[in-house]
Amino acid sequence: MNLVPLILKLEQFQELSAEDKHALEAAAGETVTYGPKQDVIHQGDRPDHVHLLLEGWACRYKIMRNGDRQIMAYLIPGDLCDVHVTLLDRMDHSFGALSACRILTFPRQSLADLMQVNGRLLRALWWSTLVDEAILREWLVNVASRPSEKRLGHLICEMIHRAKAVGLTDDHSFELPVTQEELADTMGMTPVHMNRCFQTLRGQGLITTDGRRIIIDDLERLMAFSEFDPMYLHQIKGVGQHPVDAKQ
Amino acid sequence: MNLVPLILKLEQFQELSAEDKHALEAAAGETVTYGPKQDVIHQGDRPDHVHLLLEGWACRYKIMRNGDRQIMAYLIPGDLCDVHVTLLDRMDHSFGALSACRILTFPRQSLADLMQVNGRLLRALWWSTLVDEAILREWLVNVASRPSEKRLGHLICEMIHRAKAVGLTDDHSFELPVTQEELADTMGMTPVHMNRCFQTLRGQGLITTDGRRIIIDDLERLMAFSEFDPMYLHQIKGVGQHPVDAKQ
DNA sequence: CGGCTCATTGACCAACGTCAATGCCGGTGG
DNA sequence: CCACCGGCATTGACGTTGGTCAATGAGCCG
Repeated sequence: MNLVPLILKLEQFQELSAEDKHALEAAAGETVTYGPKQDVIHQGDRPDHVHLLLEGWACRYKIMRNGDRQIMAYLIPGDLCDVHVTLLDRMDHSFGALSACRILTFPRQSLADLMQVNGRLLRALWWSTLVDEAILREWLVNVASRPSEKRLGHLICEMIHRAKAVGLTDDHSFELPVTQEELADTMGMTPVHMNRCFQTLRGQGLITTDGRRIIIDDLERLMAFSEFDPMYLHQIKGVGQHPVDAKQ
Repeated sequence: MNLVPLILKLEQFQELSAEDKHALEAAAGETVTYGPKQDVIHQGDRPDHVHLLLEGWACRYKIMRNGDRQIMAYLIPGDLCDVHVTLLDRMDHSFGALSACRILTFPRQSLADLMQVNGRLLRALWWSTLVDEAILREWLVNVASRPSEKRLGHLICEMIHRAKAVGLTDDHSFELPVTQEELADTMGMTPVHMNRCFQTLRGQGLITTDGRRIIIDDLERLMAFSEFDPMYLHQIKGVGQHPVDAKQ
């Protein structure tokens, strides 16, 4: 059981006591493994576990009437996938693994009980859902009002920032374990056009790709091109300031 | 001071004790009035009040680099506009009045203190932000993956449901105090095209308009046309089940 | 080697954006 | 009471972004 990424994340908001951390650990259940493209929970479910992503990438999505899929969030290690279910009646969307994932489950009731008695943790978890909401707002802006190439650029900027904050980047590159089709389903475009966007960013000398790895050739310029301002991520520490980097 | 709409809303989630209600009332500050199109808070602010909308409509929005405005949420009576600021460092977006508004302010610190000691209220407020987040997810789906006429239809369905829940509808119609240009800024399209969408919905016999009033000619059919499923609103009581209606 | 999944390309098409004009309506000053 | 004005809705002609369809590669694996 490895709560470190979650704790690091929550402590961006508020210092947790040793007691808090133990309580979290005590509330945790089993660790489960999911293969790529495997679903974890479905729209309409009332799951009795809350899921914490330990390793790999996952996403929230909805399936539309016509079979289209709309991806609404990417989840990376340290992200809680569905705190919702501690308070809402049932899932209004599904979520599943993008790459192979290790997921830690918390029995819903243990977490709910814990939050009844520990206001600090309750506030910390609320804070993390507020950050998720801020990201969602920016995704709406992105899809609603930026042309397709900037849309892709913006998402890449976001993900390298978030990935860096949990130590998942390697200098100027990171692994984005997502197909162009999935990216297209994320940003409301077709796979064909997604591909054209990649060509443009490559052509502008902004990124290079190597399999699923994205290499940022010029982050400054990519951020300017994509109108990216990391404020909405509410990260206390900027890119490159994370303890994981400091260790090196 | 009128906390009724907020309390009604929170009690959809959890019964509040008389004590809870008094505590909320005690935390409240002044009531302020804003004219149409007037801003309440700006991106980057760290306001020292949390705002509760009592009367009128407001919206969250961001201004883009090129001057475009993206609206990210509509707020109606009973909605808290910015609980965020009790936990996040600063506003990552602005919000302002659409129509004339009456707004009740809570000093940030009083509300924060209240939540430190009252877990039930804390959970109730968290719940309400989770519902906001669910709405935001659906807006993303709407903009990213529905053609423009369904987009408009879907928004109208959402707003009549939400308006009905706070007693703001009149049989099959409601006041939508928003220009076509503002609707366009909401759904990532141009005012011209927004107008064409209205024509289509009218032409299909789905809605009629009378100034800012929207008359739903056939809700069933409008919902089907727009692929609207109210589940994401997490309303406990469906349209028409609200106490305000029951009184009649 | 054959079969899979995913990236890439090109030709063509439709949804939606742009530009610019016109009309409607309520408000206001003379 | 009437002329004028400003904000908004509406229209039409035309341009562009991104969608569609269908084919070709490129890499991976049994």
